[in-house]
Amino acid sequence: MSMDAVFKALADPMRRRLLDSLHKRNGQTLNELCEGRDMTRQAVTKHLGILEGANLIATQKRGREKLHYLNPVPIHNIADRWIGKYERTRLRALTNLKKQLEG
Amino acid sequence: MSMDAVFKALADPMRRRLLDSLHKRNGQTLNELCEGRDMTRQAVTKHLGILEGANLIATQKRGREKLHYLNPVPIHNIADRWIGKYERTRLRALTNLKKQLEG
DNA sequence: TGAAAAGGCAACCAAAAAGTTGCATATAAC
DNA sequence: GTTATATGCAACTTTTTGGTTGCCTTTTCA
Repeated sequence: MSMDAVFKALADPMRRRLLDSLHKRNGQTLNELCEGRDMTRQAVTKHLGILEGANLIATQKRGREKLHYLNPVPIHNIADRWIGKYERTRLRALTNLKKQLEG
Repeated sequence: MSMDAVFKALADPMRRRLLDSLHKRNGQTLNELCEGRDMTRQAVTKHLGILEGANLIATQKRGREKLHYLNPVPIHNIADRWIGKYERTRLRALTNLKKQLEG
């Protein structure tokens, strides 16, 4: 699974808002996810496609509706494999930074 | 501080590699950061400018050289304020996801 | 059965991003 | 002082991205 796709997907504020919306209420349809957004349905579809491509959401058809479910695994992986590296050395890096900028 | 600028800055693989390089060895000059990258110095400068704009690195001039230091705070903030939200409900979300996709 | 609702698909457009070339400036080294 | 090194700045090109319009298919419901 490509970490790059996840980072790219998270780069757009609208896509993060869509994730937030699913975080509040999971399993929303496309139309529900479009409500209140200043954007056409087709544009939202594209964003959801990118999120799905990054495996951040999974979809399921129910009749003529399409349901969207949040998949937190890629976010967890980024936190674990990438951010963790910076977290572990955070205090040391901060100390170095201050030292260099002062000295 | 804009979280959006941080997400956007992290979206590019070259910029993440630059951060990784500083994580390995902090305080590198521009020329050092250019070594081994298939890209002009000017392109690297632009990437570093974006990272600095997102407050992910801090710079300092030493004579004719420019030193670059990693600032882990924005990454920490994202982990804390944004990712944390998804981490906390991760198991529940996963359970829901499996249930829906199976049912 | 026929209209309305939910969504898919593709072409097109504009703006932003990524990268280049070319030249200028400042510092160091000889 | 002159040359080499390290970096800055700006115009330009190309690619990617975000968004729209227009039309088609499928499902529901009166």
